[in-house]
Amino acid sequence: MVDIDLLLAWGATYKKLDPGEIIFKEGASCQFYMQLVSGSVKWFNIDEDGKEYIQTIIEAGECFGEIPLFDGGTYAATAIAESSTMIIRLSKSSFLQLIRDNPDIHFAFTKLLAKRVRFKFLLLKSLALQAPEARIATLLNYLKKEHKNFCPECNQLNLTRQQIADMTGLRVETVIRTIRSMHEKGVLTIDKGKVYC
Amino acid sequence: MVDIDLLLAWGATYKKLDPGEIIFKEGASCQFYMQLVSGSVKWFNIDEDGKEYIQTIIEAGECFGEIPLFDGGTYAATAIAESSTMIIRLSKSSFLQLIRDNPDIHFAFTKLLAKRVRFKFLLLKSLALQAPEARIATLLNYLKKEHKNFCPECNQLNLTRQQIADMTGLRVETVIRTIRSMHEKGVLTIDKGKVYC
DNA sequence: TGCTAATTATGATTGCAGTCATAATTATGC
DNA sequence: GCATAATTATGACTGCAATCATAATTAGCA
Repeated sequence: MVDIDLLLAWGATYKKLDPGEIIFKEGASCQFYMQLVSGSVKWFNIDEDGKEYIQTIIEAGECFGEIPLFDGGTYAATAIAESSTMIIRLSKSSFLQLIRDNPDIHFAFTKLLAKRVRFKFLLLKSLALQAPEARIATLLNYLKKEHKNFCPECNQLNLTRQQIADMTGLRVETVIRTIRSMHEKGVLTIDKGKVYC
Repeated sequence: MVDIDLLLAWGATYKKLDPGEIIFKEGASCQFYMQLVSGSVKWFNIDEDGKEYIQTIIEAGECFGEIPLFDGGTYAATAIAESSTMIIRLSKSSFLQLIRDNPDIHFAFTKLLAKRVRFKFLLLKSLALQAPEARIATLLNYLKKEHKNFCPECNQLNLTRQQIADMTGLRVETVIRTIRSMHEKGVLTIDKGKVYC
């Protein structure tokens, strides 16, 4: 999102995280702008009985946890390092000054938020109206189009069935069965369990 | 959202719409910034077999259809006048210049988008994880907190069971039965079919 | 006020994803 | 290469919301 040298010039610092380490929790107050340098981060909600809904899986170069920076609320979801990851973070006040001083960067964030809303519109429509196969197809088509969670060379999907389930509100078994049936129909390919499309 | 006199000074014009009139369609290109002056607007998606998902019902003073102004895409959902309504609209290019010239207004839109994303996070989590009663409760609590679709004096909900169904991905009958049972439990009140909470 | 349309209500039935249990395959670390 | 863990796979069964049908109530309007 933002050039790393610029962030460093404004006083941003690196932070290394081990797999499974919690970065922030839903409901906590927000102190930093955060951007992923390497690794991957799961941004999700969890309910009383442990069921997860994954809002998105962040890849290198993306920012996350930005909602409270702009609306002043608390974090809308929890973030956890999925693998060994490196993030860069800048204090909230410096970040807000940075975008005040740089209208183009401010506009880039407005655009980012607009794209997030658009994705949520798409997913909500899909969760509310569509049957399992169409829900999965909607998600995978979007991710593919955005080059997210897909190997750019081989078109391999970098998500487990469980993660797809947690992003579509379905159960693992349903996702497994549905993807199998999509493979049999020829809309995607399974090779050694991995999905290609 | 934006002061009407300011919009007029920038060349905005009023437009009157009859009930049922379509304002823009999902997938169409965006030419205007739009703000509701009076009446109400349903912002929704519709699928092949006519099933609707209502993203939100816009009330006087709110803007709508703003996503493509910022990310350059097409409309993410269709907007239709629910009653006799008046909107004010400003050409996209004038709007973008207006926010460039007024960083505070730009920031207000960034905040609006952040709040929209936050609401979508909440609803997606709810649709994916929760059973009908909790889904309805999540929606109603949010609307109440935001003073949306509620009568401010009498706490009457200004939505039909069908509209709640179309915002939660449930069927009317399920919403009717669930709200009845919530009334019997005492979490809300029904009087002559109207919901109070 | 009465008439029609819209909304709310309720019962009976069905289908499909969830649940639970267990096995097979693939990945990972030593 | 082998042992263990993680992920994918598959079958049997259940429950709950969707569906369909129809009735009752409330709202809107001449």
